[in-house]
Amino acid sequence: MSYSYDILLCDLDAFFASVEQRDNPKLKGKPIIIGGDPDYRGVVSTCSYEARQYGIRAALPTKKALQLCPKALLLPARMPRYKKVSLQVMDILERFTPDIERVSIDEAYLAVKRGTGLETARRIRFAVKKELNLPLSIGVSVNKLLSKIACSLAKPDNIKALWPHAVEKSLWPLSIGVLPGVGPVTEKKLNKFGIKTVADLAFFPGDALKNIVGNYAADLKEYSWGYDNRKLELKHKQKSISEEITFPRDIYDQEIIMDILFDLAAELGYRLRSKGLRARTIALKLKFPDLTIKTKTTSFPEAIDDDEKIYDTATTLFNHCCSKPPWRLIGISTSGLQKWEQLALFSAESQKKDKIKPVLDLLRQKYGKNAIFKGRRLLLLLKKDALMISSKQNK
DNA sequence: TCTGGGGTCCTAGGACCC
DNA sequence: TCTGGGGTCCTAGGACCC
Repeated sequence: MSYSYDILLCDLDAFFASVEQRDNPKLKGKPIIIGGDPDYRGVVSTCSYEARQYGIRAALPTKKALQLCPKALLLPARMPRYKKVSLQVMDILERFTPDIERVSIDEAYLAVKRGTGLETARRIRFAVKKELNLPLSIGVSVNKLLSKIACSLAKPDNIKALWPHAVEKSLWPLSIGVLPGVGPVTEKKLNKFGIKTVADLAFFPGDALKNIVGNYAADLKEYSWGYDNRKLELKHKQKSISEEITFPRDIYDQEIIMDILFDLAAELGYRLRSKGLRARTIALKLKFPDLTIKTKTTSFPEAIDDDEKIYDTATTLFNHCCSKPPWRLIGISTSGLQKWEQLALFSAESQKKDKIKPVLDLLRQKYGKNAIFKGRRLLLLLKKDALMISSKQNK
């Protein structure tokens, strides 16, 4: 097998926590948690390495995390800040290659010329440290699978290569959970057949494997031998946009649900419009106290982007669900996204509506979503204001 | 006194079309 | 009087990822 590129996985260590510690040196060396309010069902987004020594991990309920380490400092996530820093990091990465797949806010794959991976990794890490003072781990190999695993072995704040010749020594002893697509459910399923390590998987009969994990068997088999032909996805096309909220306490009142739906719809409409997108499909999501989830979906021939239509659709779906209180979470998802194009004639009615939207969107941009995200009544008030503003502007 | 939010992809059945 | 097979879209649910 010959390879044209070296593949790097760059992953910022404990990203949110590292940004906080960098921005406020008093936090350096201390256990800090970025997460939601422990009294309101919050969970840990990220925590510093100091906090990890107490067994704290991402996705752990904040309440539990604070029990594990009562002196840990809990900070709320400052997403706009992290997004900005993330862009600064990506700018640095782009100096080394245009072939970048941005996986998430703190992770990216890079393809560089075969043989230059390790040296490039050193230079990237040096630049990120010098210019942004942030810890970064980089895995270097010939494909996504191996560079990802190399990166996890490099952490924290280091570089590691994992070349194909080392698969037997370095990959095979690891738990199958390191392989992409093997989460808790699949891991447990495979464990039942005695498959615990990657080596177990490598020597398990293929047809029997297919009976356990279906069509995923072939990929898994490849991964277990260190092969991975997944390409880097250089340009990402968003498939869905969603908003959901877990209530601090379960909700019994359908009126409140309706108000929340109104806000979620407004936020989604805003996000769609600000990206120049419209959605053909709307889904309603409900979660109940036992954590079971129910979704109800509908599609339109015409893509939509306005708050009212999203809200009406969501309420209709809700009513067709025949679900009973209490509810733990409610959310709306939009998919079937299309770039917005003004092709058809607009009715007088929709033209009138479209005068309001941009003004509302400007208000939201200026004052943030809290200006609007406070429930239906406030929104309606704002809407009246917006109408007045817009009529003044027209004069 | 546990268990977020924002995503992606896959499966499977039914409708519909050729 | 019989009833294939492929393709696509829609919907519901589930696993997984960061």
